[in-house]
Amino acid sequence: MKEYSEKQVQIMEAAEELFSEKGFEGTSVRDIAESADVNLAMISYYFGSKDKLMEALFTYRGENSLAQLEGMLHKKELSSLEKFNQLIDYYIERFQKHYCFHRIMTREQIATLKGPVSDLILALKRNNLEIIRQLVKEGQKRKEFRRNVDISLMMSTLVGTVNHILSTKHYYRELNGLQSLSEEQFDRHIRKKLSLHLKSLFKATLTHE
Amino acid sequence: MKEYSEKQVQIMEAAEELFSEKGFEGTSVRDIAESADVNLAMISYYFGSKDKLMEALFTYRGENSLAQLEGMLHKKELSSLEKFNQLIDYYIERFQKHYCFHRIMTREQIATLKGPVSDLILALKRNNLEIIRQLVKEGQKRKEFRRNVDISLMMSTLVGTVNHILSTKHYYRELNGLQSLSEEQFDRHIRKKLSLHLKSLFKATLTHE
DNA sequence: GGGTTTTAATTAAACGTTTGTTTAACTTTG
DNA sequence: CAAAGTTAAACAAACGTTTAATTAAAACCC
Repeated sequence: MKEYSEKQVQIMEAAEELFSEKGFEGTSVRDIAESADVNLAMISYYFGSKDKLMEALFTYRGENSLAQLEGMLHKKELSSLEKFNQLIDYYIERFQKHYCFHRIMTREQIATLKGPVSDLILALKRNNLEIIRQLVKEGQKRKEFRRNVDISLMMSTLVGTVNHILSTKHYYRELNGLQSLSEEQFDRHIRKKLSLHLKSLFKATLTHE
Repeated sequence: MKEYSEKQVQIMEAAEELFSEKGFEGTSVRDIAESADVNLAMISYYFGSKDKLMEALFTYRGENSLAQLEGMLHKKELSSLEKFNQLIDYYIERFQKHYCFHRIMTREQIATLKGPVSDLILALKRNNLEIIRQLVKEGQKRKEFRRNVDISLMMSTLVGTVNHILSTKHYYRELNGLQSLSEEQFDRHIRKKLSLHLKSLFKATLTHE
């Protein structure tokens, strides 16, 4: 677990917000320096380069997400469907909590595999896939879930729906006439709606009819 | 319907490929000129600016997608579920056919609403939503579909899954050990898998159990 | 613990490239 | 010969990064 100084975090979080809105290439190091209220040269001083700053951001945010998830899924008293429902809420909440970072990840995934950031994303995906795989297998062993389930596609629907709707939520808002809601109200609204939607969606496809 | 000369199309399609891989900001007009095999100044000459080239690309690709779709959905002899299945295949095939452009759209949606490109995307989304809305309503009137269906979320799952899996297909390929397949084989494979997956997903949620 | 030295942090300025766009001269086309 | 197309060169601005000088903090020694 790498440690970052207060100032480093300050820079990373300023960069995070700018990257999420204008993209990595669309953000200049001068933008970041100004937004983080540090001297331009500090970014090279602390991180070496703009690319390495991006990498640092990914290791900074990429940590500690797994332990939490795995702990959640090992509570024996829950049914597999209940666990899956928890997984859904976990994804939604995590995206909303680290909204900027997940927008960056969503955008960055589109370029083809290459560079350290892609490697980190791939590793995260592998872990997520394995966790879902185990959960589905458990549900199948308990006869809660049906047998013919494509886990990779299932995960794509979960992640794809959450990513799409949350990273482009301004469109959803516009299309559904929800401009009058405050940002917090809207986030609560969409979290609730999305949660229910995905739970009923996966209940219908995972369990026996 | 705006017309573009051969040379203009040549430039737009070169730009399309580069934008899709490296992003709009990550691509220089010199990259585009070289890739399109034209002189640098021709881009300003024909389009005015890099931004306007992007806009032109969106109007160029944004056209004529709707007529086709609407014609498809007005064939009375098909059941609503069959129409929905056609809609699914239509989305998948259209994404694959204009792979580069849809990757650009997927990436560009992440920045918040602003500028002419956002307006075009919003208009496209509005149209798509309306078409699905009518289709679902028809299915409900025919008692094929259940009544409590959130169309906006439904569309998010359809579009979100297709966008996610196709715009990041290199990850899917890696995660599922399909590197040995050729690009064409892999595209066929994923089209088939994705089609079946979405059809069973939506059948389970749209129709009565 | 006060004085000294070494290390770390911070700064403004400058570096050489690359950026998007324009110019002005030239060639092709109708 | 006028209009459209094409070119290499030039433009200023912005880019990521480095430099060298200065200040702040930490470590050291007697």
